[in-house]
Amino acid sequence: MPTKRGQIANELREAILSGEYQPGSTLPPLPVLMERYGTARDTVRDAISALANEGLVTPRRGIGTVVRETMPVELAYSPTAPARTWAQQVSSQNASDIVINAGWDKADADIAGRLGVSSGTRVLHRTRHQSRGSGVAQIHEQWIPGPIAEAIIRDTVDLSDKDAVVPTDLFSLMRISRTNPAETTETIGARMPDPEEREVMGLPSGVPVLVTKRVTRDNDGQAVETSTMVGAADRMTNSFTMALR
Amino acid sequence: MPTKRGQIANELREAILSGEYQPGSTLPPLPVLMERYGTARDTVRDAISALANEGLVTPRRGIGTVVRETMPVELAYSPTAPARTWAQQVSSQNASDIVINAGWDKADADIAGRLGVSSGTRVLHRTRHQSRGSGVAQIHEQWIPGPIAEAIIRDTVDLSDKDAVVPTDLFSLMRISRTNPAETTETIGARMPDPEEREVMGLPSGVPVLVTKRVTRDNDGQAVETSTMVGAADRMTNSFTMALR
DNA sequence: GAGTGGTCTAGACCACCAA
DNA sequence: TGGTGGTCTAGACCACTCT
Repeated sequence: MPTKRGQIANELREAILSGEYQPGSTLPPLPVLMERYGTARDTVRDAISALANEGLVTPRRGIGTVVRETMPVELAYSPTAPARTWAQQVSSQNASDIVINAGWDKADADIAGRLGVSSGTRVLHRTRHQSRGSGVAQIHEQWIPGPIAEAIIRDTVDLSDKDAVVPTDLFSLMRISRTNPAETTETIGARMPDPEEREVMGLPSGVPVLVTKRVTRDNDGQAVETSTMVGAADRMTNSFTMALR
Repeated sequence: MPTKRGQIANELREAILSGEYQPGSTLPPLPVLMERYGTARDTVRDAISALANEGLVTPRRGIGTVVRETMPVELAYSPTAPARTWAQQVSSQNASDIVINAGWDKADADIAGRLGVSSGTRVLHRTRHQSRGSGVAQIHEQWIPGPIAEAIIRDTVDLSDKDAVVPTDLFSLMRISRTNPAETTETIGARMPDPEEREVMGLPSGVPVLVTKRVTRDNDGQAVETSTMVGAADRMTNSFTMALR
């Protein structure tokens, strides 16, 4: 015997998916649904809350329960051939890639493990907010081993200055300073955002984040860079193309 | 001014993340939390419900509110060099890859677009449940253009029979029947599961699914296969390694 | 001002689990 | 059997948006 909230949620979900309620339009107001199903207010709200957590609707005070737009599937990252920056990839739209923070840091256990150095080793830590359109779509944190970062700063740009103008992508800068990124491994997972991530990216409920952990190595297998990227799953996808055999 | 439920959620979240409540243990029972915060039962439940939707806890009737185990980060898919089957990849554990359904179908608009054929074209449609340990970790749906599938069936195994024993991976079978998969593109996103997916994979609330859409092409750029894979994000990650430059 | 959803209460009964 | 969380009610008041 299903619960009332479950039945209400099922009927509304089916109506949404069948197109009876169009994206951008609103569901009937709570009082109407209470009347229709003969239930208390909280029961209807629980049903709608479930739909919100599935990413189907967004309730808005004073407006109504808005049916969410279908996910705007966008290509976002595709590392074949030369590395491209965020702005280059989403070039057609008004995209931005802002350095929020840059400076020297001590590697914690996770980062040290990825870079193959000991915990507490000096690393350059950069945090960027990558946006397209209005909101932040991805938070990019990057760590570079101290010696490699110092060589880049000596030969090219001061990456430890968050306001420094970086004329091209990091891998190009590395090559100028005699570091040769040769291979990159990305591991992609997903989870629900924490409150801070929801705040920064303006995520509605029911939207997970894609978490990408990357390690880039040179020809000797030495790690030259590692990144953690947290992206809003309603605004981006990751795409990879590779040869078989 | 934060809400009561928000404050309660914040305090409990912090306590969990700081290790005050260990994974596998339970939070204080509702009556205790009601007393501690001086609130009604539903207010505490709303707070806990939020934590559940973040993937931090799983309330269990008769047991308590269990702190979830930290995500068992596992490598799951890494297409470099020869294609490997699910079972080969997760070989060390008790993994399985069961064909739930196989048969001829008409391509809908999405699939037709991916395969570069017209809507309604005859395609072979296979659905698999890929598991490791107890639960289903990934649902794999695959579509193969009619002529290619027929060639495979003629030369090797009857893929339209869901109980047929497939001795090796699909790409090897293709090569035997003069189809040459050369390049594959995977696009990865994430969303919350629908009720059916939650049912099949036994997903607790707060766990998103990784959605991978793949198109494999031959040397002429002709699509020879397309797949949609829906995987439980608390049980798997996708990993890619590729050369730079 | 009228209508929307958001929060909170106090109390009831149900379903599940362990001892 | 006693304790756990799950569902539901009826009513109250608040915060926001539109006209």
